[in-house]
Amino acid sequence: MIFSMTKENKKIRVRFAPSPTGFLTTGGARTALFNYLFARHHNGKMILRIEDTDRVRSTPEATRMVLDSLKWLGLDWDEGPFYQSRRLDIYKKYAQKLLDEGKAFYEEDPAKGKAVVFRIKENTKIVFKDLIHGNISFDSDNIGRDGYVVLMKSDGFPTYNFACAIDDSEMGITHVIRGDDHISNTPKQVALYEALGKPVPLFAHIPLILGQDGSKLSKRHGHNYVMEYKDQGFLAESVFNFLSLLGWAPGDDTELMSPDEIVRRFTMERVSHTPAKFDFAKLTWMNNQYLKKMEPADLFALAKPFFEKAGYDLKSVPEKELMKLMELYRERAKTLSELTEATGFFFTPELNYDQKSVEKFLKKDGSKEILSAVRDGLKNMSDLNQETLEGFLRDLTKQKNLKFKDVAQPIRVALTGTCVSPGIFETIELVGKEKAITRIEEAIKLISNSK
RNA sequence: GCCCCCAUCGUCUAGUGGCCUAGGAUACGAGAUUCUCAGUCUCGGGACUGGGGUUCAAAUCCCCAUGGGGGUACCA
Repeated sequence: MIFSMTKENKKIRVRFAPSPTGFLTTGGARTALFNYLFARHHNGKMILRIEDTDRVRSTPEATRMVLDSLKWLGLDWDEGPFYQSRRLDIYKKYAQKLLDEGKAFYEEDPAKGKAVVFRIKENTKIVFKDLIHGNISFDSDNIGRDGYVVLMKSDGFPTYNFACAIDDSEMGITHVIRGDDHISNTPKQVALYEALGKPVPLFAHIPLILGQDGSKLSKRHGHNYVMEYKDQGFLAESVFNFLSLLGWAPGDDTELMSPDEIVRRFTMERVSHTPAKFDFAKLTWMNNQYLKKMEPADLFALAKPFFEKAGYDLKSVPEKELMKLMELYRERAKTLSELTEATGFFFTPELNYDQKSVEKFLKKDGSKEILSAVRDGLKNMSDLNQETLEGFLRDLTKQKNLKFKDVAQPIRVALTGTCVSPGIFETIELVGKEKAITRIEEAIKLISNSK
């Protein structure tokens, strides 16, 4: 069995090898995640290798962004990052070796220059072991271009397949975990290992993540980059959790798991064979699950940058009120952005009225009288607590022979500018006596002016 | 075209020959709670791509077809 073999002997070594040509994508992150989970579960090592052999498309900025994304997700590595662009000597050495042994030769292209190409043995089967798919075999006649593959490009840089095979071998990689789209590259690499007399690693080709429409996830699907999740106010933990469930399941019905628990339960044999579509709605749900379990102080720490970006004045607000605010909103918000948006009324001096709510609740007959009564009532209250507030508002409702809703909604709009907020008593308490009275007066003015 | 991979509710998945009149989650619909929203709770509709085998028995094994995806570069 595959696993009895890996358990007892040498330490497991895996690698994540992104090419720095842009942001880290969802698919890339998931590949990194599975490498990470596999390494940590087996107490192995994770190596980070930057495959920057495309001189035109690779950039240092992209490298930095990829590293930032990995760190944000909590995917740390043990060795590296190694850069292929700094390992040219190694590739050259092996290319020369193959040249010397007659397994490779130069090919001159009038337009491009001189490249080193490798000839694949004809008429053989190349079989490799894949932890997810079992044995996969290719007929050597179907590999490469007319039976050969380019090793060194005419610009002196190695091709992906060559650099990849050399590095995986040099770095002692035991398990190559990567996307399904690399299956057809694998026989080329295996042929290289064999020509070089190197041991062939085990492979695990994980199914791709597809967009909602079933095609390969790309820019046009939106929300495809890890940093976008961060910017939209998703928590690293929920993205970690959600991504791990794309193509893997623990076997029982558990879905909400901490990174530690996922590491503990992750095994390659439970990775699915089927490509998964990215379900944004479920990520959103999951994010709320994490949000509502957070301690107010922790939540605030994460929300702070969002608040600052929105221009909220945080210094003038007492700690205690901020915590109360977090407590009231954590289960209502699906993302930190939503949290920011929903709490704006609390920080902004000038209320931003939602016109529909104003029309529906403030400009309604009787609203003015209700608000006046509430204002007066608040003025007479020395201590603003929920019990007295409730008693007062319930009495008022009865007096005016109304439904509670008719009282609560105008107040809500007056205080928050919208018809959506936490419970009305809590909202009044949160806003505070002085500010509540001011805002109610402003609302009354607004009603009067419009008539 | 050729090569390779894959195939269970809209979506993520459980299921490794009998526990399946197929389970969970999400999304959706209905109801309950209620001052709005969110949440929570209850209920509901919703899937084994098709056809052949193998077997006493198939979502599960085999074959074919179909469908989807990936690859077919001096990109990675």
